[in-house]
Amino acid sequence: MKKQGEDILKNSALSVTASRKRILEIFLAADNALAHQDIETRCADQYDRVTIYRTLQTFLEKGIIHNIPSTDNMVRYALCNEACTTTGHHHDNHVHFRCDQCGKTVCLDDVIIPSVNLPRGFTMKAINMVVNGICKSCK
Amino acid sequence: MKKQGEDILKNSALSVTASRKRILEIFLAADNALAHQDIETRCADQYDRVTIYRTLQTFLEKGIIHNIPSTDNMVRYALCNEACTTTGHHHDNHVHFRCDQCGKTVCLDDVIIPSVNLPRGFTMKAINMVVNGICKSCK
DNA sequence: AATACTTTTGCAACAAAGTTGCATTCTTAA
DNA sequence: TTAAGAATGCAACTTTGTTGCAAAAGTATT
Repeated sequence: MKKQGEDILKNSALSVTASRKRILEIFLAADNALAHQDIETRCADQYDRVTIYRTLQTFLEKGIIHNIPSTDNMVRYALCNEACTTTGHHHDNHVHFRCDQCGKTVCLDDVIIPSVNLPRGFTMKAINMVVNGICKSCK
Repeated sequence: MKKQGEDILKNSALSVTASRKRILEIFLAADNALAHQDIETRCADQYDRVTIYRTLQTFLEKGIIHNIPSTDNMVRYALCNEACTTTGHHHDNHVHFRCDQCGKTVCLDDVIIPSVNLPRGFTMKAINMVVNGICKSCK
């Protein structure tokens, strides 16, 4: 169990460092998507702000995490699931949910984004869907 | 034609000021969604940065514009269509498209966001869909 | 058209967020 | 164990966003 973070790093051909392991642990322990700030408050005493920026960037590029768009200038990140990381392809075809009450953003892994028909001439590469409302816990 | 901006302001019970008219003109002239920065580069010499922030905030609250989430920490804004502004309700039920080539974000007014079934316990208040890909002009 | 009242604006100062270069430290692979 | 390469921390900086307050502009009324 403790090695989970290390495995993820090795699978992505990344060197295993303390900060990377720590940030992965934070994600593994979280039940919701995290903004840069959330991570900083959890480990700013241990690691530099710049390191966190760079680590998140690296994880994104390697497909370890994916980012969730927002209208509040707080991009959030969440771990990709197995299928996503192992194949190298992103399977961000699930819906994200932001609770207006508790503010948490979660992946609804079982809710697949429905397909849409774009106007002639448009080509789709990726799609993102974020639903706002009240979550199960706050109801 | 020149009065279009003024009409929008009066319909929303806002006082008609030079900066508001100018920012509306910028939106009316744009064929894509604009970030704060885009507006600033177009009129920072005339109006203060703070004024632009506050004006966008006001327009949002009055439903004159709506915002479009992003993963690049650049929230973009676009004019709401008639139905949206006149009723007071937001009808942000259309899909947004971001072109990976030219970087422009546009409203696909005719593409309605399909409905999704949320897990038990979740209540939907709003929904947002952003598609990335290649737009008509860049194809 | 002038007045009084309210709203908006610009300025200044600040806080927070994000970036870059470089020297040091840590990882990895031989 | 060591050499080469990668990651980190630090410092300095740029950009972005916020707040309070005085000045200016807009609105409504007479």
